[in-house]
Amino acid sequence: MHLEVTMLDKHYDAAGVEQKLYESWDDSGAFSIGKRDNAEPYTIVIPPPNVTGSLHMGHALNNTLQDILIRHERMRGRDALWQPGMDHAGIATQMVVERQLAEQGLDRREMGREAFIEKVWQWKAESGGLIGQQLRRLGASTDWSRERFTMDEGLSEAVLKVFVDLYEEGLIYKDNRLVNWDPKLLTAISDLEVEPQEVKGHLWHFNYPIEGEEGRFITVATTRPETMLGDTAVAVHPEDERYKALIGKHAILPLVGRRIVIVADEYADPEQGSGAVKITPAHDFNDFEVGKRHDLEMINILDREARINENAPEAYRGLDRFEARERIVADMEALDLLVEIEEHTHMVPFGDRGGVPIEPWLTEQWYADAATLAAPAIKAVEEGKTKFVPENWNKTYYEWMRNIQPWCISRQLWWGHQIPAWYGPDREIFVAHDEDAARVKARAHYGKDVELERDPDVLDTWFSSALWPFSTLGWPEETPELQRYYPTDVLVTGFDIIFFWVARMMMMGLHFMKEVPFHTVYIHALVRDEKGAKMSKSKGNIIDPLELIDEYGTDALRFTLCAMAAPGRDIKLSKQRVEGYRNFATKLWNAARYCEMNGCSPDATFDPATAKETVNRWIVSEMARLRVRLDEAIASYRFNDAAQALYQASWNIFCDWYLEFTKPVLTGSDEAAIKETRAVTAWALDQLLIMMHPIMPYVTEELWQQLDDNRETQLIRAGWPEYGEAEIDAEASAEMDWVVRLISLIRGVRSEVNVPAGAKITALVKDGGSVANERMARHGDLILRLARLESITSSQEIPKGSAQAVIDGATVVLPLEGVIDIAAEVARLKKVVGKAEGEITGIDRKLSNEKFLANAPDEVVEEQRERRAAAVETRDRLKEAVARLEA
RNA sequence: GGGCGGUUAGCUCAGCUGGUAGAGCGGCUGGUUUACAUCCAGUAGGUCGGCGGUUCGAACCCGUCACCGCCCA
Repeated sequence: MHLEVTMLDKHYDAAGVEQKLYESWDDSGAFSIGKRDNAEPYTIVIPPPNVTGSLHMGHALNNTLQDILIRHERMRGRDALWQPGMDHAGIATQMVVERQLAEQGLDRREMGREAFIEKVWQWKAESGGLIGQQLRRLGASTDWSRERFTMDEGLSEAVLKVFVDLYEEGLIYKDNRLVNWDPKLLTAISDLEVEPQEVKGHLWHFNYPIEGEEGRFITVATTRPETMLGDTAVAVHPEDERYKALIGKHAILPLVGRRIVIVADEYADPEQGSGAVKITPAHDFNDFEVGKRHDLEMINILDREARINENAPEAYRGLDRFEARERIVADMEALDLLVEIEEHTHMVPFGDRGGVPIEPWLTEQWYADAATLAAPAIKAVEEGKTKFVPENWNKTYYEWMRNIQPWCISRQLWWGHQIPAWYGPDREIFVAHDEDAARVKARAHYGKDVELERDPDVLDTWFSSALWPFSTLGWPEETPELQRYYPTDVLVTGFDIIFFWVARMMMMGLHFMKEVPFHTVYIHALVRDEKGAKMSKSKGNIIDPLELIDEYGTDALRFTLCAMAAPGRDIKLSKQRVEGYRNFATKLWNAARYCEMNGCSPDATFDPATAKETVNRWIVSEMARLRVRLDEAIASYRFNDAAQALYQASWNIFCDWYLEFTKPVLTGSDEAAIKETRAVTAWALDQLLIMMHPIMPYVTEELWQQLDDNRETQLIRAGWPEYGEAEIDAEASAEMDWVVRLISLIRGVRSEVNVPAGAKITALVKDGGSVANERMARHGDLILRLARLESITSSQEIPKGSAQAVIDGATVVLPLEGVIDIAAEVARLKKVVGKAEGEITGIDRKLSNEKFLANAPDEVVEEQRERRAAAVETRDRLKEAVARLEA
């Protein structure tokens, strides 16, 4: 039997460890809630991805940030719940399944509603929820045991209760008005699901004959000739002199022959076209309003597929809206009523799912009284009960909420929550939890049992996701989880769904829970491609996060997203950046490998406060500084600052300086110092792993476990450090800072005077005083090593022809007679003198300004004085150095 | 038309309450320093979009103009 010593490999193998680690976390229950009874809860609900979805860069960013927050709070000892789940995504899912059926030659209408819905469930079981697996690859530490789906039993129960309650409160009602109708998907959609797109079209100018006045016309312009079949008026501006005489007269609608009135309405813009505008109240939102003002007839001329219907002259019936357009233009031209065709670019509303132009269409739909629900939601933000980060997003929120329109919540689809409304024979509505309850109500109404028919429509998908923060916790049951985890702490999302989702969660949360659903809404940026274009399938510029994960590892992607998540700006993602952070993971890996090779093993009992060596007290201080900076950054959602703090502390401090500083110690002979340094090195590395873990969970966990087989816990469960200002040793910091500057100074001079990198030279320090001399003595060996010196000694004598530099009033001398070019060295030094003098001049300008002395805070003035003194000292030393060379 | 954001090094971006303009990448020079070439050392490069104002002091605050982007109508 022998001890097997396994050393770390040379490179970190992300692909080889990620899955294993994820499973070990999940299997061991690290993501689960309720492990710490006394702990304060911390809750985030995931923005539920569509069940049809696959992970795109926006998800990657969104979920990385949530995971960072959750892991951070979990390590800080909170009972962290990250509630996962998916959205049934009504239209999107129905489309996917319908497309699949079409490939098999099947049609949902033929198979019937029940069979179709069964198919959808079957599809979900087989191929839905791919994104759940992808979130796992991202490292998302959600509590999967609590996964919910907006269509599952509990959430459907919540939807039923909300609908029934709101109906009974009069906040849900049926109404007959214009809706955005998608003639492809054959359903109403909400205002938010309409995407206006710029289209190059035409503006057709038509003459409408004036009734009883042969040869007199009024000219109207339209982008949609086909709608003229439904015209019931022409509007002109009341102040428009051209038309004043025509107001109240009638025009004869060509092709139809209808007598239509000419009305005065401010909607007509005298500057636009002819100033007269045709009014089609049943097919245009503005015209609808005009129609209501003037009590105009509303003639619906389109069927649900946007074909001309029986309300139009027979010649056009059955024509598609675009065919009808051509026919009408041709017919008007034949009648010599087409005046002009203008090229015209205008906005056309498209359905965001169906992709075809939507039609304003008159139908009966279910509406929620959004204005009433919005009032408390507006107030909650005004009162600061919910805060947007960055703050300016509350303007966007207010703007929309204060102008909110009734929310059309019914959809003519099959996949979704069917509306719990039943109709009696006379269309009397009975809204109830289920058919039995509806029957009871109907019996009470009619005095007998009648045939009831259920409303076939389903609810807008966002209706159920509006309940997400409490429905996922068990509502309407009064569960312990609901008690404990609601309200949630923070919602992390993109600005594109503030209206769709955030606003509606606020409304529903306040209405049903009487408390805001979250205290903070963190709005992150949009991820764009490296040229700044929005990623889209049609542009083909999608960067697949999974491909980046395959190539560089999950941690590299996560760190990149975190580092680029500065508030308020979009992220232009480039592979190069991810590669850079992959290198960072490798760097960390190799630092650990070095520690392992040098016997720096973690020792849980080691107390860093016992460190005596200056260099060790310094790195302890640096870790304390990092902890403070990092926690501040995360607490204020400055993820980029968090990433930067970690990157600098790990690479530019721990690796570049601390590990280099301690090499002479570890290879030296001072056993006590070696022992302490090993312990501190291992401790500092552990701190970095702990603090890095929320952002880079995999490489840190892997190292944590490999560095010590006997850890009591996985890193994911490790405690977060608490040290801070008290652990910062200012003296040690000043001393090591001086050493860093000295070494950098010597390296710079060597390079500038072309001393070969490998050449060992000597250095002298003049006028260093006791401080510099002591520091030199204490750190001589590492200065020699890092500055590549033969020796460094204190000396008042300076050999001729030496290179010189100044640090804190001491002159550093590199005797290089014959090696350096005296003239060049003089020039170099004079340049540095010039810089110092420039600084002095600048400071003098301030210090000689009485107003500055009078107004600036004392510490600012004092700081300027100190800086001046330092600059003067440096300049004087440098001048002496120049004089010596020129002597 | 209304609203929001942006313009800082060659590129991508930091810069939180006004008080010495920073990073990464790229460039250039040099490195077989026993963790790492996915590395190390050094170095160049900026009138912080223009103009005006407030202030002792402005990349930062105010006004205005220009250009770019997004949202709403």
